[in-house]
Amino acid sequence: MAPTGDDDPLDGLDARLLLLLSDEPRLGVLECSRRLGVARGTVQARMDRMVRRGVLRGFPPELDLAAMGYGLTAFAVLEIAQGQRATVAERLAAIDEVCEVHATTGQGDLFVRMVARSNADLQRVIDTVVAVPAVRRTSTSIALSTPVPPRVRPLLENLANDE
Amino acid sequence: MAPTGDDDPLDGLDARLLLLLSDEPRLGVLECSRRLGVARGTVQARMDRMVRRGVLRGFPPELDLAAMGYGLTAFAVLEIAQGQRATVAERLAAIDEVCEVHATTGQGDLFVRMVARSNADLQRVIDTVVAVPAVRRTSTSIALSTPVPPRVRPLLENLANDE
DNA sequence: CGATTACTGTACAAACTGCTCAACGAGCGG
DNA sequence: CCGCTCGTTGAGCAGTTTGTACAGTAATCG
Repeated sequence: MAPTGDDDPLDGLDARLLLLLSDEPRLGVLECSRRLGVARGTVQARMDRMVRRGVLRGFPPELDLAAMGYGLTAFAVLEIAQGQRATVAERLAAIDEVCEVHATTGQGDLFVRMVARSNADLQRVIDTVVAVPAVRRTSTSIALSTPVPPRVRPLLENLANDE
Repeated sequence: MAPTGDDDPLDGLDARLLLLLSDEPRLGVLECSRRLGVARGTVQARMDRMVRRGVLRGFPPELDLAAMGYGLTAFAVLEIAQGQRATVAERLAAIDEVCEVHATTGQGDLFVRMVARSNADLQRVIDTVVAVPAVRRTSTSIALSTPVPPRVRPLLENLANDE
């Protein structure tokens, strides 16, 4: 068979494998090979390659924060004093309830996602966040629902079909 | 031993197990039991229970979108015409590059995360998003960096230590 | 054409999994 | 105070999977 071009990080088989693993993550290599109709060694080789290329980072446990008691999610846009972004980011990273921080273009310099157990708890978390030095202005909003939960599936399906 | 209270969804052992699995997701049940110093059956029971309670959803593959060619991430805040939020959310869900949508409080009604392969591609994606009917006003910003990548670890560590 | 690369099929030892069983200890209710 | 129930332990067993290796085939590239 033709050597899979290294220019293309993922081919159709890779995508189908990832889709399969997305749906049933506990599947072993052998079972995957059976379902995909390829040899076991091939599946192993593909997975190794994807790990090597950094596409496949691993199989972390997926937790439901709500079921863990952290039922509230909030977003905050922070405006930071000039040149203090890195420092602020570091401070934010030290707050347990801060689950994600992005530096963005536009007026808001930092975008923060955080969780909390209750309204009172959320208040506390927000206070902690805005109390970080060099934070100029903040705008917070609470997530009411999540029509589209984090997903990658459509992208994979594209790859699986196109190639 | 005392029956583990069902009021507390996670106890210290659960948290330590989840931490272990976060660090080395490929670990089998047997290896986990060895590292935690408990019997294999216990680990199995804990995992079953967490799955039953919905805390542990599974072990999906973690993909690096950047390594897959989708190097750009952007956020959009959409203002929606009255009563059209559900409809818009549905439309957004149909766009492959839309990886996450939240309904939020505040002026922005919907919060969207999307990815793209290049600036041109991003332009196309954004155009697609804002072209959705009933979308009044949009404000988009690009993620420049991610000081704190999505994480749950600190929360787990709290549980592991406190209990 | 020869070299390289990828996939297949096979094989074997080592390890793991799912499952069961008996036993122990700690709370709980009567 | 007793008996029950539940979580945990340690053991065992059959079946399956994993890691690894090797040989054969096929397709691309120079």
